[in-house]
Amino acid sequence: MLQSRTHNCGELRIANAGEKVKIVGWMENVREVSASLAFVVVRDFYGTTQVVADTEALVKSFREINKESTILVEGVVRERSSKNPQQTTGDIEVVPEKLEVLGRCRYNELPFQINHSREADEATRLKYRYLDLRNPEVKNNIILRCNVVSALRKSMTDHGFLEITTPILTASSPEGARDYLVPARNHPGKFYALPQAPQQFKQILMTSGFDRYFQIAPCFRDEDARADRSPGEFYQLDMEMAFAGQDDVFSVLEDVLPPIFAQYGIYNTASAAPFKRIGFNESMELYGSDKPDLRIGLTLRDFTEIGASCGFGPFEGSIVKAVVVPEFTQTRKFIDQLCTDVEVQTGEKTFWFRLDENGELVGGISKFLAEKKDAVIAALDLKPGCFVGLAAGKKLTALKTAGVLRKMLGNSVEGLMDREKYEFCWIVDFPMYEMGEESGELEFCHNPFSMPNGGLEVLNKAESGEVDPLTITAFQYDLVCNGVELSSGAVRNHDPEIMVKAFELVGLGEAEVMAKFPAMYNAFCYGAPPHAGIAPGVDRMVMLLAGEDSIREVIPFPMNKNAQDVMMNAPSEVEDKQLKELHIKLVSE
RNA sequence: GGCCCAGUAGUUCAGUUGGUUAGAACGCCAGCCUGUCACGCUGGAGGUCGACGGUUCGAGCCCGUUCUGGGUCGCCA
Repeated sequence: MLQSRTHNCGELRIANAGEKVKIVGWMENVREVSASLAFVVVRDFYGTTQVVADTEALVKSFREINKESTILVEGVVRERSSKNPQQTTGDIEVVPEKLEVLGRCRYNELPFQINHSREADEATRLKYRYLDLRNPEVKNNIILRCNVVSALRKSMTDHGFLEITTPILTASSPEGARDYLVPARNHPGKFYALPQAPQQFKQILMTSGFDRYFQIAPCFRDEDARADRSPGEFYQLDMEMAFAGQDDVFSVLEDVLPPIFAQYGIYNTASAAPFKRIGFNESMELYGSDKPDLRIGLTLRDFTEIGASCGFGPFEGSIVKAVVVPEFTQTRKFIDQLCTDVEVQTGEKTFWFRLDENGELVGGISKFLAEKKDAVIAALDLKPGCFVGLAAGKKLTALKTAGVLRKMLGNSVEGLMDREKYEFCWIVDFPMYEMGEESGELEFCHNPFSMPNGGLEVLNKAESGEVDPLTITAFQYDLVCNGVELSSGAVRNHDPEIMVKAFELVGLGEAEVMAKFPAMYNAFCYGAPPHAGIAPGVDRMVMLLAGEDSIREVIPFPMNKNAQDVMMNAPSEVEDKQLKELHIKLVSE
């Protein structure tokens, strides 16, 4: 039977030469140099070690073992006669005295080559995730995730926060995302729901007197996936503070995150406290996004006045926003690709023209602007060599489209961004209400439980018509880093009176508050502390730190886009008996 | 649910204007090779071109439908 290894595959050095050792691991590769000389690479979690087979019999033994089998090699460490300085174990090799196969790999051909698994088809990678994870490049992201989570825990604990777990089986919440439901066996017709976030529990903890709470919390939302959004489940660094406001929350995260980003990220600088604060409206005007990448040195310009009257059809009656890139040298092909890419992402057309080196308006829609050349140059402050990208539509559409244009230009044109850093910012002063596009009535913009800026007074004024409710802002904030929305948070509305008033403005009242959030509302009626919190997404943070574009690269066992686990075959059908116990009858379509 | 892109050997891809027996690299198998480390050299096996239908003398290529995967919009308080 196997006795423990004496060393792992990453630790043997020249100083170990002469020692008798026992190593175990996966047989990664065999390089046969002759019938009586071969080099075998053994890999474990820690690294790789070279084993040398220098007799015909040994070469034959290794030959009979399929790659990726697990083996045990007992032997003597020897200095290599030709060293490899690129490997930490490159000075030595193990000369085997005993070889044992511990776990045979039955297949001589794998679904993909381990060290190239990242190039393989994603569906195949996910199906054989256990092989994919053998690839050090894949595995290292998971290790990074462990280290980051561990560092976050330590820092939060050091800041006086208690980690408290909250229920996974809980009640369905009527608003927000679609719930995952779990049928209750002992309560026919009733369901538990998996929490979309521990939101209500953490606020209730505040009313119970816990001063500083956090949790690496699993959250479940039955919504469609994106490259940066895992379907089904994800993790948040969920936190809440009692007797605290926006600045208190900001200063905790400004203290916790930058050192962790600088230590574990691919870039080793992160913005220092305090992070830049940008109002929601200002962010939309300047960057065309509520999650701006501040590393990109471009801001949007307004071009409505000239655009709307220049005779170019798509601009008539529209708001027009411009992105100006100085000293632009890209080709026409690049510009066409850019416009196509923006349209794919936004569904909106984009337009362009240039001011060439001779000071002439050329390309794109320039002929519509020729008559107003001087006004165009003045309005956009153009210099020869400038490229101007344009987006038009209703105000929000024009801003968002121009925002995508800005981001793509920043990412693809050399010299427009200082990429090698983490640039945080807070987006603050989100509107409390918005006009529903379908209903045409006033609705909550984000969650209804943020504290309105101005409290009861401003809500009363809105009710009496003194204040336009659309101008009321909430103590609601987002944390953004390099164009990625890491987190949403808020100062909560802990006052039942203000809460009811906030609901009354959208045509609801105490009955609805109590019906939708009974536990939290009742708890607030017994003396609640003012409190505030936030919940940065762990997966998103690790993605940024690892420099990955797909969230699946930082999740150990990710689901595919359609919320299926193709390795475990989930979701799957269940036995009739199980359904019967749960009082469920399947209806065929 | 809408839109965009992709699907050819185990893997990653190429495949010209529709025209003979569909190619390459890596991997796999066999042989050679005594210091490799992305070992090298020689040879070999391996294909329902996602599926179905259509156009055509002839389809990997053109058209239609459909399936699968990814991206995106909707959605994600």
